[in-house]
Formats: sequence, structure tokens, C-alpha cells
Amino acid sequence: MGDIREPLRELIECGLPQALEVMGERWSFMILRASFNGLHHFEEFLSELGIARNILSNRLAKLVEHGILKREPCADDRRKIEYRLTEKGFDLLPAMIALRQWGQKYGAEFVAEDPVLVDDRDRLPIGPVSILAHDGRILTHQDLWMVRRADLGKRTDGTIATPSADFHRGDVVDLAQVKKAG
Amino acid sequence: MGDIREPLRELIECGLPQALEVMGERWSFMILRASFNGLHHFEEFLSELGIARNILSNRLAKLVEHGILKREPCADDRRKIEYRLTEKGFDLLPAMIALRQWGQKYGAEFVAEDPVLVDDRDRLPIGPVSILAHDGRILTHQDLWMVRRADLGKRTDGTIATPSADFHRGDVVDLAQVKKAG
DNA sequence: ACTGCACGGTTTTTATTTGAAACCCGTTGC
DNA sequence: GCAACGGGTTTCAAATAAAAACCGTGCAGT
Repeated sequence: MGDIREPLRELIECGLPQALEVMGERWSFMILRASFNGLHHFEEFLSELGIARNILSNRLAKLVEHGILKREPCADDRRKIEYRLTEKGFDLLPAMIALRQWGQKYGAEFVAEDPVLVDDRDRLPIGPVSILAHDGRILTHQDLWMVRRADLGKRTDGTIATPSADFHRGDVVDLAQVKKAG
Repeated sequence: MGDIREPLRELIECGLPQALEVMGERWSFMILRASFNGLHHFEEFLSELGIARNILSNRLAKLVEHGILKREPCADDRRKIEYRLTEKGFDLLPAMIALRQWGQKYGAEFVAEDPVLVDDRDRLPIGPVSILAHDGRILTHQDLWMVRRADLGKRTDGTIATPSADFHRGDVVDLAQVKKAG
């Protein structure tokens, strides 16, 4: 105790490091995607992903440990183990699809995108994963700010006209530099 | 040519691997987040993130190389370099926030979440990053399917009542096992 | 009951990545 | 001119990933 480094205290309080603890490791997202796509068995992941045996073993264990997959022996063939997504695992879908869409948008070569993600209802491709306001409006990075909890809802009529000018870290953080830069 | 492994051909065509090539590396997302939060200089990242010097150098170079950050010497002080997000970089926001929100939701301890992301307009916290249908409805994993490009829009009235029963990979991929499993 | 093979691992060895610390070199402020 | 700063590179040790061989159940066929 007491040896925790000062510089980290801030960034650690945001959910990202927690998420990356599991999903930041190599292969985690690929395993997740395979799982979303209907693969459930060790040997399936192995041959589909081209991952090393020991690493796959390790990752599956870690994903199970973190409650993203659940591991249960197959009823009909007790050699087989079924790895299935939990609700917590399914909750990673927006993150995974957002990443996928970004990769598609900027992928160097033409990304075939043959199996297309569609809305079950009309079988039409889904739209982009979006950041929504509390009332459902789609937000861009230009609409986003970070404020202290205490300042939630404060419209600050004109008084803090250029908050980024006198901002210092931990106070009001300028997330939309673009407003100034272009 | 010709030595590309068969098992990979499918999964590689989906944008995720492209995205992970850069963002899958350790620290990339944390650097991105710091960048979103208004840090622009080497030494700032260094002290805020607690990353090793050489790794930071390497990651920044890679992020610049991939067009996520742009690197430009500071006008007023030519020792300083400014790293700033490009449009491509900003486009990673949904992925990053989705990850962040997931980490927050399932974070072991109480995640302080003190600087809160808000909508600039009313200064109220943003909602969850969401998967939208083409018409704007919010979709859950239960609403999602993967179909071949050729089958887009086909409603398949009743004929493919249980597509997951006779699906084989590369054909119609069952993304919503949950429809059966629970 | 015996044989052979599928499944899901572990172990061992080797290559690659990461991290810590020291060094470098063009500014800059004094 | 000189110390300190900003943004690196180099060097070496430790951790992680990959490749390959091995292992222990459990089924299936005979």
C-alpha cells in the first residue's frame, strides 16, 4: 500500500483500463468475434483463428474468469466444452462493432465485408454505432465535453466562454480541441 | 504469394483485424484517450500514463504512421512536438467510449467516473453508445444477424424459419444464439 | 475389452514485446 | 556559455507469445 503511482490515479478512474485489462490482450477481441459468430469449441477457435494452442487456452480461461464467456461441458459428448457468451460478453457488442466499422471504413484494401451485419427485422445493413445524447440525438466529437460531476447540467451562460483557455487537468477537460483547431 | 493460411481468409475480411493492427497494441487506447482529453505532448503522455519512454515513442510513431495522430513541431518552441488527433482518430471515439462504458458498467470497484462525458448542449451525461438500425432504432444482440451480401433485404417469409439449424460457416452466420439458448 | 482417434488441455523451447534505465542532441532560458 | 528541457534512441533484463511435442479423458468401432 502507498506505492501506487500518482500519475495513474486520474486515468484509472474511467472504465477504460478496466475494459482493457481483459480486452486489451492480444486475441481477446478476435475470440469474442468468433464467439459472436457462432463458434463455441476450443478446436473451432483454434483452426479458425490461427492462434497458438497455449495462448488460446490461456485467453479462454481469462475470458471465463472475467465472466465474458461461460464454460460448460457438453452434455452429449463429455470431451467437448462449450464456451458461450454471457450477458456481460454480449454487452461488448457495441465496442466490437464500432471497432469493426472503423477498420472497415479505413481499411487499406477493399474489405470484402461479405457476411454483412443486418437488422433481423428487415434484413438491411445496420447503421454506424453511435454516441447518443440522453434524448437520443446522435453526437459527434464536437458535441462532447467532460465536466466534473458537480457541474452537471450547468449551462454556464457565457461566463465560461472559453473553458479550454484556463483549463487544468482534473478540472474541466477539453475534449473538443477541434472547436478551436478546425 | 500463396502461402496465406486458409483458416484466416474468412475472419480477415471484416475490419476487426485491421482495427486491431493498431489499436490492439498495448497502450494505444490509453494514448488515444489521453489525446481526446487534451494532452498533446510527449512528456505529458509519459507522466500521465506511466508508460515506458521507448514504448511511448514507438506507439506515437505507429499512431502517426496510421494516420490516427498527426505530428507537428510546435511553432513557438521548436523542442516541442504536438500530437493531435486526425479525423480518422476522432472516428475511434465510439469504439473508445463503448469500451469505457462497458468497463464502467462491470468495473469491480466503484469507478469514480468523475470527469463525466456530457452533451455540450445541455451538459447532461451522454447515453450508452448504441448499435443503430438504418432507420435509427436501437438494436440489441438479439436483433442482429449476418447474411451474405446477396441475401440483403430478403425477408424469406417463413422458408428459413430456423436458419441456425442448417447454417454452415460462410453461409448464413448465426449471431444470435441467444434466440435459442435463452 | 482393446484400439484408435477426437478434444481440450499442459509443458518445453524459442522468438518477440515490453519495461527500466542510461545516454543523446538540438533548443531555450538565463 | 551553460544548465535544463523536450523528445527521442540504445542497451539490457523480464514478461509474453508462438511452435511443437506431449498428456489424459472419453467416445466409437470391432
